[in-house]
Amino acid sequence: MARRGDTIELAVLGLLHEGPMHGYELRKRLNLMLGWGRVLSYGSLYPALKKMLRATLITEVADTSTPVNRRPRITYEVTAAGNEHFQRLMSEVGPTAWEDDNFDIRFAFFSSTDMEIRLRVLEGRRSRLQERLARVQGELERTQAEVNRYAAELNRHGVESVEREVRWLSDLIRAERGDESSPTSTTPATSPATPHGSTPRASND
Amino acid sequence: MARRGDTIELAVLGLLHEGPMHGYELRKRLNLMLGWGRVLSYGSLYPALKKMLRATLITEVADTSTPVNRRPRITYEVTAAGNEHFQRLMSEVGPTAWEDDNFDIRFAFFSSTDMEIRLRVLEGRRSRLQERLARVQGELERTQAEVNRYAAELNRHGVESVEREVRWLSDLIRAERGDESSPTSTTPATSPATPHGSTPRASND
DNA sequence: GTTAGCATGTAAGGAGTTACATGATTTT
DNA sequence: AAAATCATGTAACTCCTTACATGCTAAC
Repeated sequence: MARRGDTIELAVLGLLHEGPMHGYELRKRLNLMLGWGRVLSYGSLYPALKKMLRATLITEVADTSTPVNRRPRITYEVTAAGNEHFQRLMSEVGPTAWEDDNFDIRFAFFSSTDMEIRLRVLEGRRSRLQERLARVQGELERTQAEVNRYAAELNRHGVESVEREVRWLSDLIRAERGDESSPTSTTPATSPATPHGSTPRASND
Repeated sequence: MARRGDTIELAVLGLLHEGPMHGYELRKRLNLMLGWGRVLSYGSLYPALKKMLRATLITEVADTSTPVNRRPRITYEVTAAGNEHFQRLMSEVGPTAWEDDNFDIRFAFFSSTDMEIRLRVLEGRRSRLQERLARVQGELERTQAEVNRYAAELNRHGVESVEREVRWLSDLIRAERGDESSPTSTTPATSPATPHGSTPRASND
């Protein structure tokens, strides 16, 4: 049930969870957040907002702080139904749930869910990556011999990158398990839950 | 002029450059080659082949080796015009040229172009990544302070990954420059042009 | 015998981009 | 004065995926 287009919805809901915002700002924050993938266009953001309004996941709120004479901005706020929907999307386990964009968005909003869901997402992503790793490496042994060196090098680099991400996820999972002190708080604690910083050098070389 | 959809075209042309193939096999090879991104569906491959036939970039060839009683397979071969188009796409410098998928495909078919183009592609990709790195890191200093730790961690990981790719590209560029012995040959030479294998530990930490 | 893989296609629909349309304000 | 940024939207179009349609063969 987690369709591809739910990613924008999740992102908007996640951002509004941190406070009301208008469209233009949502787009900026989102593009900064995704940064490495595609940039979101107005052509998809505004219609998405309209759709979410109709579904009463968000509401327009009176714009208190429009600087004098400015074009009146439309500020959005998340509703109770919206928050419910957000939590549902965060914990969804559908087939598209572990794709790059979808995972990144979820991860970025981890502060707005609880540990149970965080762990489920991290572990889901990890096992998905491991599956792919196994499948690709298996097929490499059968076909790669006849393939040119550049394709082989690309594969090698790809495998290495994914292995790195798996290690990263493992560290996060370990941290999440070892650290009970993170109830849904927005302000970060004194000691962050992320123990890495430099590579754990997981004797994989 | 390098539209998004040219990626399939480039990939098909590149594969057929290594010898004639039928649709089903093209899809398999491609999905193995991309592996980490989306998988290509028949719904986009076959129409693309039809389109390329009309544009005479490829031709159907008599299927010599259909195992007895098998459904007759339609085998495609690249034409002279197709090869020209392939080289043009490989050396293209348009705005979509440095995106993940597009770069991966180009890289995988490096054996089918000459060093000049290989260097252009590698350097183009690298400077694109460096631009993004600079932009993101600049914006981080301004905004990241107020952002939650998970978003921050995601960013840290993203930056680290991109930095790794930049180092990888730098190694490849160096290898490409230092090694003149790679004329368009399909069979790999005794000593491959890729000098890495383990990380160069580029004192960036 | 039934599932999985080989093999080629089409039609409908979803999701998002590009380009267009508009206009104020701030910076250079 | 021009260019960039703020700010919101719509319409057309592209590209791709999903699901359907068909049928044969090899493996379990």
